[in-house]
Amino acid sequence: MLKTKSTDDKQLNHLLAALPADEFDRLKNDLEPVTLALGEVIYESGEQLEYLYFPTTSIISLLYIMENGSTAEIGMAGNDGLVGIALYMGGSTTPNRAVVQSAGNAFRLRSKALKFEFGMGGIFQNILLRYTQYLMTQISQTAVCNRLHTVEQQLCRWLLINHDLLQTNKLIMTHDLIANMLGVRREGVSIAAGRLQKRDLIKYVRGTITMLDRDGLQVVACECYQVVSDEYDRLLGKYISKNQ
Amino acid sequence: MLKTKSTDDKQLNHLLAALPADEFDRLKNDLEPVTLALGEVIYESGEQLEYLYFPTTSIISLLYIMENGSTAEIGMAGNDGLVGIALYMGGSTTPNRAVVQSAGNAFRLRSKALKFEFGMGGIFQNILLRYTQYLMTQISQTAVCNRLHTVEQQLCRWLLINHDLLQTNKLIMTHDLIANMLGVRREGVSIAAGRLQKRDLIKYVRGTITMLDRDGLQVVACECYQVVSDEYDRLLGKYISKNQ
DNA sequence: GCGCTTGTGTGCGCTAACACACTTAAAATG
DNA sequence: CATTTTAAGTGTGTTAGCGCACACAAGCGC
Repeated sequence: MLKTKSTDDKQLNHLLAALPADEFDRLKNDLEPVTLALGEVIYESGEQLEYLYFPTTSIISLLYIMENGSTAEIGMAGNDGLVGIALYMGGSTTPNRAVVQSAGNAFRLRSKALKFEFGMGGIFQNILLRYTQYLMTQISQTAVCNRLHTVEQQLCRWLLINHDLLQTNKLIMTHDLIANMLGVRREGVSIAAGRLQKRDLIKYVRGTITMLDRDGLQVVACECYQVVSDEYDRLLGKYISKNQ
Repeated sequence: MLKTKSTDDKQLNHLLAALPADEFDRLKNDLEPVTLALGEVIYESGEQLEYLYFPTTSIISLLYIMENGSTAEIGMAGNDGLVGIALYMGGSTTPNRAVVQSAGNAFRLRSKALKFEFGMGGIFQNILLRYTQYLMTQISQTAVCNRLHTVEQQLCRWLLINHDLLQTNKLIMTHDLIANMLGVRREGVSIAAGRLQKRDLIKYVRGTITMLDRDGLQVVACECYQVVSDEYDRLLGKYISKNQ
C-alpha cells in the first residue's frame, strides 16, 4: 500500500464530500490518502480492524469465505461508500474479508479518530449509520438474488454496479475472478458473458471487459440492481446523489 | 394486537435484560407490552415505522418480497433481538416486511423515546449497534447459504434457529409457510422434511413440527447455523448469552 | 356424519448449474 | 522467436430444484 501526498481529492468520495466543513476539519488531519493494489486484502475475516477506508478511485469487495474455501461477494464499496463498519458498530471485526477488486486510491481514518467523531453524534454519525443501512440492503438483495435469479442476470447486475463505481467502461477482471465474486463456476460466467457479448452488450478479451450498452444490460439484469440503487438515493440522497 | 398489562417479563428479552438499571429506568415507562398474532404484519416494506419491537415469546421474520410476489426470509428475531433497526439507523423504513412467524408477546418502544435514549450514547446504543451488526451477519450468511447449500441443509438451519428462539420443541408451521421463508417451493420443503422425518430427526403432522433430535439436525445443517450463533455470542455475549 | 378446506405426498418433464476434463488461443517470459 | 503460463471455449454426464398436475387424507364447520 502506497501513500499519496494530498487530500485534494477528498471530493472523490461521496460520503466525505457530504460532510459539513466543521466536521471535516476535525477529521482532515487524520485522513490518510493511500493507494490500494489489485487483490490487496484490506482486512481478513475475524481480524481486528485499524482503519476505516473511504475509497475514491478504488473498489473494495466484501467477500465471504466458506469452510470449503469457496467464496461469495456480499457487498461492494467504491467512491459511494466506506469499508470497515465494524469499527463503529462495536464488533471491531466481521466474519468476512475485504479485498481490493479494482486498484486505485482511498482515504483511511484511524480507529481512534473515527470513534471520537462518531461519538459526537453529528452528520458524520448519521451518514455512517445510513450507509450501514444501505449496506444491509445490498446484502439482503444479494441473498434474494442468489436464491432467485440466473447467473446471467447476476452478472449484469454486477457489471452495472461496477460501471457506477468506475470512471470508465473498461473493467480489468477475468471470468474466474468474477466467478469467485458471484460464488459460481468460472464456466458459468464464461457462458453468460458469451451470451452478453453475442448481443453486443459487452465485449471482452483476456481479462478486460468493456461495457458497450448500459441500458441493454439493465434490461437483462434483475430488479435487484435498481432496488439497491434507489435505496442509496433514498438513504443518502439528501447528502449526495450516487450517480454524480 | 392486544396489549398486556405488566412489564414483569422484560427479562424475557435478552437485550432489554442486558440494560443497566439506570438506562432501563428511563425507558420503562415507554415500553409497552403487546401480544402479536400469527401472521400479523409489524411493518410493510417502505412503511414508516413507529415502534421498535423487542420480542419476548414471539418470533418475527424479516421477509423480502420480490416484484413477482415470491418471498424470502433474510432474518429472524425473537427474544434474542429486536425489530425495526431502521428507526435508529436513520432510514425510518426498510425495503422489507416484518411478519409475526410465531405468535406471542413483545415490548414495543415508541420512536421518540428510542431516539432519545439512543442519542445518549450509553450501553443502549452500544447494544443496538452490536445487534445490528449481528443482523448483518445473519443476512450475509443467508446470502451465502442461498447460493451454496441444499434445501435440506437450509431447512435444518431454520429449524435450529427456531428451536433456539422458542421454549418448546413444537413448531406451528406448515410446509408451505416454511417454503415462503426459505424462498423455495412447498414440494421442496415436503421432500426435505420427509427425509428428516425418516431419520427420526423431526416428526410432523399437518402444520405441527416436532424436533426430536437437535444434535442430529445440527449434523445435517450447514456450517451457517453455527457461524451465526457464534457471532451472536461474540458481539453480545458480554451482555447476555444467546442460549440462556 | 357429510362435505369442504387445507396440508401433504407423488409423479413427470424441464432447465440451470454443477463437476470434471480437455482444447484453443492469447499474453508473458525468456 | 520459442516456451510457458494463463484466459476462455467446449463437451459430457449428473443433479437439485422448478412448474405443474393431481391424489390423498386430516380436521374443520355445519
